[in-house]
Amino acid sequence: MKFETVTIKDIAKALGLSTSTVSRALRGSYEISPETKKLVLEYAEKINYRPNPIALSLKERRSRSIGVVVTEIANNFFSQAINGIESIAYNRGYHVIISQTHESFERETVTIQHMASRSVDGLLVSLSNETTDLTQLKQLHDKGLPVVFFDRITDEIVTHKVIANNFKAAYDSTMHLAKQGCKRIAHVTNSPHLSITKERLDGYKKALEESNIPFDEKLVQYCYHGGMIFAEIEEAVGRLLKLKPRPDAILTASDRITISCITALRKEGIIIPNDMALIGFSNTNLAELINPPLSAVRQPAFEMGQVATELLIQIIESKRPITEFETRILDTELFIRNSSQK
Amino acid sequence: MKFETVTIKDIAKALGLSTSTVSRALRGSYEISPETKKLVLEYAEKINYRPNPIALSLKERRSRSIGVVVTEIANNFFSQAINGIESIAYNRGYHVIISQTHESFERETVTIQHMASRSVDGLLVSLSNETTDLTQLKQLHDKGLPVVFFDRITDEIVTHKVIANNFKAAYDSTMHLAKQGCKRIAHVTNSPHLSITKERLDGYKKALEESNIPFDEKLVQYCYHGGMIFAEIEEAVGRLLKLKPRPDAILTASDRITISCITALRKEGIIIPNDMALIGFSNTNLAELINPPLSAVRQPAFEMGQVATELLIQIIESKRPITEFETRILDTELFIRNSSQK
DNA sequence: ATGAAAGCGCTAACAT
DNA sequence: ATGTTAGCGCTTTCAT
Repeated sequence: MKFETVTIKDIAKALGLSTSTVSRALRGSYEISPETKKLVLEYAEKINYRPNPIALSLKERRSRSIGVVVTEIANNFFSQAINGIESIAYNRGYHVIISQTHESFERETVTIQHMASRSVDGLLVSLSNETTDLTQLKQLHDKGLPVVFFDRITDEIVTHKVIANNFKAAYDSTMHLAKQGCKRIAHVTNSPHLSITKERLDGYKKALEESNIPFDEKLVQYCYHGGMIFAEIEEAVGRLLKLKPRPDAILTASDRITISCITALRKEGIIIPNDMALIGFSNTNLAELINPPLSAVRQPAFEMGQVATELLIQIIESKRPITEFETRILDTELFIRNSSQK
Repeated sequence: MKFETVTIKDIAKALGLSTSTVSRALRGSYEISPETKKLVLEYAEKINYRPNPIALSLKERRSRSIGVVVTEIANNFFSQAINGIESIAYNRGYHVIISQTHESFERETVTIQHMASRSVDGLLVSLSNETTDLTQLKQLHDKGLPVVFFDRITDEIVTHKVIANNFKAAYDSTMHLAKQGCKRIAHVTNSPHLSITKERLDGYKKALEESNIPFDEKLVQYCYHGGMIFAEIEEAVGRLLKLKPRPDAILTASDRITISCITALRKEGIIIPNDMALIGFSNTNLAELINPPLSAVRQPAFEMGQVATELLIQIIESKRPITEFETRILDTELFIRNSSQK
C-alpha cells in the first residue's frame, strides 16, 4: 500500500521546465518571469502539489519540529502545558512531537534518543521522577542540541529553564494551614531528587519555621513513582496516620498524589477537613466539584509551556551559540476552598 | 546553532571503506566479512553513530510515524486513547504525532493537510464537532493514505473504524434512570452530525420507548461546540430548567458536557440527585470524589486506541490494497454512583 | 567481499 | 530568466 504523490519533477516534466525553475517559481523567486510563475503555480494548485517535508528536512538539516518529553499527557498540568507549547510552536511553524516517560528513566532515555537522532530541532524536557543520571541529555546538549527544561529541571545542564514559583506556593499553602491552627502539617511529595520536590520542601520548611512549628522528618513522605502506583501513596498515608500525634493537615505535591491521598484518606474513614486539612498542587478543573471542594495550588501550566517554547525557538533560531541563560519563575495561584478550612 | 552529527560517511572515511560497505555492515548483511563487520560496528558504537531517520524516510518513502487527530489531549477519554495508541505504535516501531482540533473544522483541515503531506504513514482520526465536510479526508484516503477512524466516525469513508457501544451505553443509562422513576429524562449531547451523537440518541430513544416514556424533542439539547464553551452548556441547562414540567434527570454525552452541566446545575441551586438525577459519559478518575459521586459511562478508551492502531498498522503494512473493512464495537462500563440514585 | 553510482525530493551555487 | 549539477544521508543495484 503506498501513497501516490506529486513531486516537483512531475510539474517540471508536464510543463517542460527544469526542476529548479519550478522550485524557484514555487517559492516566488524574483528571477522567474511572471508568466512562468503563474504557469507553475496554477498547475501546482491544479494537481494539488505539496512539498515533501522530509526531503526539505534532509536538505535543510532541520525538521522544524520540537520534541516534548513529559511524564504523561493524561495529567492536567502537562496537557495544559502542551497546549501552551503548541500555541507558540504552530505559530512559528514548528511541529510538536510529544512523548511520555510515565516516570520511567528507561523510557525517558529511549524516547530522547529517538527524538534526538536528528528528527527534532530542539527538546522541551520535564524530567521523570526516576531520573538522576543526566549523562545522555548532557551529551546531546554539548553536541549542540537545543534543550529547555520546564517544571522538573536540573542544575547539571546550563540552559534556559522555566518553573513555577514552587517555593512560594508551598510556603503560602503551609502558612495558610498553620494559620488555620494546624500544628502537624505533613507533606506528601515526589521523589527527593526532583527539583520541584526541593523547591516545595524549602517553602514548606520556611513556613513552619515562621510559624514556630518544629520540622519533623517523619511528616515528609517521598513518593518515588510520583503517584503512578496507588499503593505507594496509600502506604505513605498509612504511615502518616500511624504517627503520634497524628498529622492534622497535608500538603500534596501533584495532581496524582492529591487525588490518591484523598482516596486513601477516605478509605481510612478520615474526614477532610475536620480530621485532616488538605491543600494540593493540582490543575484539575474539577476542584470545585470535589467533596469537599479542594483547596489547590494551580500552576500556570499553559504559560509555562508558552515561555519554554519561546525560549527554545530562540535558541534554535539563533545564529551564534547562546551563552546567557535564564530561569523564568512564574507565579502560581492558591485557591482556598473547603478542604483546608478547619 | 547546528547540531553536529556522525554519518556513515564519517565511518567510511575513518575506516578506509566505502559507504555502501559500512551501510551493509551496519545492517548485518551476510556479504560482509565478519572482520569488517566487527570493525564497523565497534567504531560506530565508539563514536555513537545513529542513523538519520529523515534520510531513511526519504529513501524508504515512509516515515514510520502515524498521525493522531483528536479534539484535545486535556481530556480523559482522548488522553487514555492516546496511551493505548502509543502502547501499540511504539512496539511496532512507529512514532506517534498528536494534533488537536479543539473542535474546529478549520484546525482539523490544516493539521490533517500538514500531517498528510507525506510525513505520516497513516492517520488515526476522531472527527471534530464541527466537521460535516469530508472532502479532504476522502481525497487523501482515495490517494492511498491509510486512515482509521475511532470514536467519532463517518459513513462517507469506507475503512476500519473503532467505536464504543454508544447505543447500548445510552440505552442502559436511560433505562437505569427510568427504573429510578425518572419520567422526564433530558439528554445534553454533542452536535447532531457527530456519529456518537446519533448512536447515543438512538439508545436513549429506545430506552424511553421501552419504558413507555414519550420522546420529547425539547429534552434533547445539542451542543455544537461540544462543551468547549461553557456558556453553551449553561444555556442548554437553562432551557431545560425552564421547561414545564421540568426534567428530573439528565444524561450527558461527554466529559466536558458532564462537568459543565454539574457546574451549571449547581449555579442554579439544583440538587443532584434529588432535584435532578444525572449520568454522564466520562472517563475521569475523579468520579468517586465528586459531590455527589458521579454515575458514569466509562468508555474503553485505552483499548479503543489499541485496536485502532493495530488496524491502521495492518493497512499500512499490507502489500495489497485492503478491500474488506470492519467496524469494531467495544463495550462500555456503567458505574452507578449517587448522582443517579433518587 | 567490497566499491561505484544512482536515486529518494528538494534547493542553491554555478553556469548560460 | 532558465538550466545543470551537486549534495543532504542512506540503501541498493550493478560492477568488479
